[in-house]
Amino acid sequence: MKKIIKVERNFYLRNDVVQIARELLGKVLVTRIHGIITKGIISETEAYNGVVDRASHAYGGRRTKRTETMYKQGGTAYIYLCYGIHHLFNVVTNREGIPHAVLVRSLIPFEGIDTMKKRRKTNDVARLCSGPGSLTQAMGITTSYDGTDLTGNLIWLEDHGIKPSVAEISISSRIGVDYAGEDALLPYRFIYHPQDFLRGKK
DNA sequence: TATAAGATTTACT
DNA sequence: GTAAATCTTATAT
Repeated sequence: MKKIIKVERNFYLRNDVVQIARELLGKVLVTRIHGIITKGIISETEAYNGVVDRASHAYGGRRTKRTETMYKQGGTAYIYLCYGIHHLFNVVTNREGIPHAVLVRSLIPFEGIDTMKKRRKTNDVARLCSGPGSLTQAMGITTSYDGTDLTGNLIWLEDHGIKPSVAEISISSRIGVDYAGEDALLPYRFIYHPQDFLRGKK
């Protein structure tokens, strides 16, 4: 029986956002929305490297009402609306004043799957959390949770002792950031393909 | 005030 | 594979 440990502040406060993005794979994202718990294993992340990253909202130190959350201390949720429809969930990292963040792009549904199905209005488990906009819907995350403390009791991360092996991780460039020029080519995207999960799907 | 673009999803051809 | 949906945010008048 593996021990479940809540991810604590020190994990988020470190200064290498790309390293943190890699380490988030296999961690379990938990939400308690209106008292209902849902959990998902993080299977895809992207790092956004603050002021020097053209793909980041905070590029060049840009500071607006929307990006303000990214300047908070590590362990804060940065949630914003994309394309007017989709709520995207990010984990803020580093110290207060440094706008680093990791976008969570997909999850493997883990607990509260019936709730996810209702929220997503589908029974297709493979698609419940298959993109950054759909996973927030499945988890009940909306922009009203922007700025939520990830060491609190609404949204948090757990370490279930899942340690992806090198063979289970793919690295590539980020998605949907063509406007970022050369920065769009950076290897900041991490994908976790669990071997036993794939076998289970035959 | 007005306009353009977006860290996407879904349905349709 | 292509395109529409859809609306907030940021930037330019």
